[in-house]
Amino acid sequence: MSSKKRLNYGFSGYQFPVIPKAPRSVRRRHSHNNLDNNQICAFELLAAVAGELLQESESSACSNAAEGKDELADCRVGVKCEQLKEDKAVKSECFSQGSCVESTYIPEPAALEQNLKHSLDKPNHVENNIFHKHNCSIMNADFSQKDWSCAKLENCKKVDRGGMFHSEVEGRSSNLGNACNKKIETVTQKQLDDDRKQTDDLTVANSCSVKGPIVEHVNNNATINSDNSVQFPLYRAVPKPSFGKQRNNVKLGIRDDDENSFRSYSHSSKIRAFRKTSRIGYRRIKRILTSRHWKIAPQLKDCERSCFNNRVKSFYQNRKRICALERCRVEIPSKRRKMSHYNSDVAYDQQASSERKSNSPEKGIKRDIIPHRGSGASASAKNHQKKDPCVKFSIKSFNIPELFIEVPETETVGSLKRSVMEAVRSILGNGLRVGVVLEGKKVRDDNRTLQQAGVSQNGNLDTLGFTLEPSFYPVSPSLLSKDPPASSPCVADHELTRRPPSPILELELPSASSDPSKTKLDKHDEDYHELAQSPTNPIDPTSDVAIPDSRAVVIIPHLNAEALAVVPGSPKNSRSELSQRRIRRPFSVAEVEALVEAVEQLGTGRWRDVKIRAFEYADHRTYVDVKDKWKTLVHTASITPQQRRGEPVPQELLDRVLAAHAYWSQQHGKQHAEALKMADSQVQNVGA
DNA sequence: GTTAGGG
DNA sequence: CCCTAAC
Repeated sequence: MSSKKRLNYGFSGYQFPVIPKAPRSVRRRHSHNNLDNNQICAFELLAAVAGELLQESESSACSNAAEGKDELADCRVGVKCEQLKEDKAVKSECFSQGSCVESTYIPEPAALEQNLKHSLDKPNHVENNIFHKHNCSIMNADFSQKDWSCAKLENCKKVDRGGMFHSEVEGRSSNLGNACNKKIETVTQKQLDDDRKQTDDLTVANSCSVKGPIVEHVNNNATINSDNSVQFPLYRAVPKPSFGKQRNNVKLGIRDDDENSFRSYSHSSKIRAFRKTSRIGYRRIKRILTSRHWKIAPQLKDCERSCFNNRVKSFYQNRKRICALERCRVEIPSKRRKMSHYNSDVAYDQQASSERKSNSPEKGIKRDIIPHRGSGASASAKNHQKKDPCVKFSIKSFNIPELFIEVPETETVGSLKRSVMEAVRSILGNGLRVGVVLEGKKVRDDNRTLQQAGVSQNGNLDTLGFTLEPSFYPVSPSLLSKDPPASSPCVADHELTRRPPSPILELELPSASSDPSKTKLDKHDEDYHELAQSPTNPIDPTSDVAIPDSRAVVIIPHLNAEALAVVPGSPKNSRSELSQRRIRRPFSVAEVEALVEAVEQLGTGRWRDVKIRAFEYADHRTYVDVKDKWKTLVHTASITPQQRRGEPVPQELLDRVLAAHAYWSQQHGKQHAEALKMADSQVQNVGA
């Protein structure tokens, strides 16, 4: 890895590795991902331990908690400011040596000491924030609820050119120490190399000394904490080469809370490769988020969609590149397990086990409170089985959505700080409201009682979640009035329109507090998403190379809010809530045409290729979908028009379907026959 | 991870 | 669109 190049921001001059297209068998093996693995790993690990301790005043925590209370109160929910104590409780602040320069905030020893003392006193809940400055081009910050009202923005100051990580750790399990320790060592080890190389170029301190302190602190955590969860936020600033093409700044970040790590794909030296294979990378991300790392699958909320819009222009004017990205533009995991992480969002206590705060695992319900990225809210609700009809909730924290920040390298650290500050302000300043999600669905009717909504002490507290939303939703007229653009069948265009799956849209989703057009809203969400995905999206104003600088602010639209909201899932509600069936997305004629064309050329049995060819950027189409669609197409073509349903497919296409189907069936038949022949002859040879 | 096929 | 066996 030529970290030197990276550090020099020599995007334009560097020959990025190109991943050649290889036969699938080869491609599969070839994992360019692997190339990044080490680095990514390093980021993960680093992120896992590197964080910034927020200086949280008790009043801050209190006021925040109070806010939550108020919000909830509106929902007629009796809320206890239980979090207060927790918030007040222990916070240990740790700083790496290397991060003590300039932008680093250092707590007063006395305070620190006190915090540590608290930690010891209250082993169940310890929050450790470690601020660690390192030189990767990532800024990661977290603003939990309590951070918001007060000096949260303070954190922004602690950003240097290299970037910032902030992590909030709520200790719980005894494993933390080991796991983290391991990771830290790994990461620091790896990071060290890079860092050292970078040192020359950086005005800010080295991170070489990170290792010791962090490890040490983590160990402390392990010792102290009886309960922990790690929250990795999503704030990143990426230095932008002043002369490089904007488009080369490909940044993708994945937080892997499952392993307390952070993944980043923002290595500039990999940019080309990544872009070339952005699709794959993206898919990988999706996989990561939806499979092994499902725990922290993106929690995209309504609020995240629009948080940034309002301030976009101002950012622009600042000539800063501030991009607000959805943490991940990822399709919502649909599999059961993918939703299981919801379980960890809201902790509740069906057993009414008194004041126990150390959510001990029960019935397989994860007690870990792992706040989700984005503006997701983690809430814990305590359900007391008394006859007291009150439902008690305790919201652990809210996160702000991920921000993507880009600033020219020539910017000063100070301006970067301001940029970050701006970004955060833009999110927080627009007003927020709280959304309630129950059983995976937004509860939009504020007039329903909790009882009516099914929120009761005996019921679905485990499926209750909260989200933060903008207090208003600017509605994009263009979207509302527009039909979803059909996925373009123009295969050829894909080459031209190929771009990283990070559509830039300044669009907002409408939202209604009542529930008049839920269907429509959802549809809209879909459309929105589709727009985002469509390579031929006509709306995308800033998608391509031509106008790189127009991307000063990027807002990545969100996915279906319902699916993304922080929704706790009940293990009991096996399917209904935990894994909502994917929304139906009938294939348009154009899509069918693209499919037919692809199949005509590639044949059946290569659905992955067909998918990529025909639906490169239609993320909602999987190759399984494509295959299934072909299946139904073949069926449709073989039945009478009267029996067909849905949008009529031109007979011409159906004819082609049949023709292609017949042709490829024949081919496969031939293949099979040949295989048999071969086998046969071989058998004969052997026999002879 | 893909493919194929039943549900 | 889901699920899953088989590869």
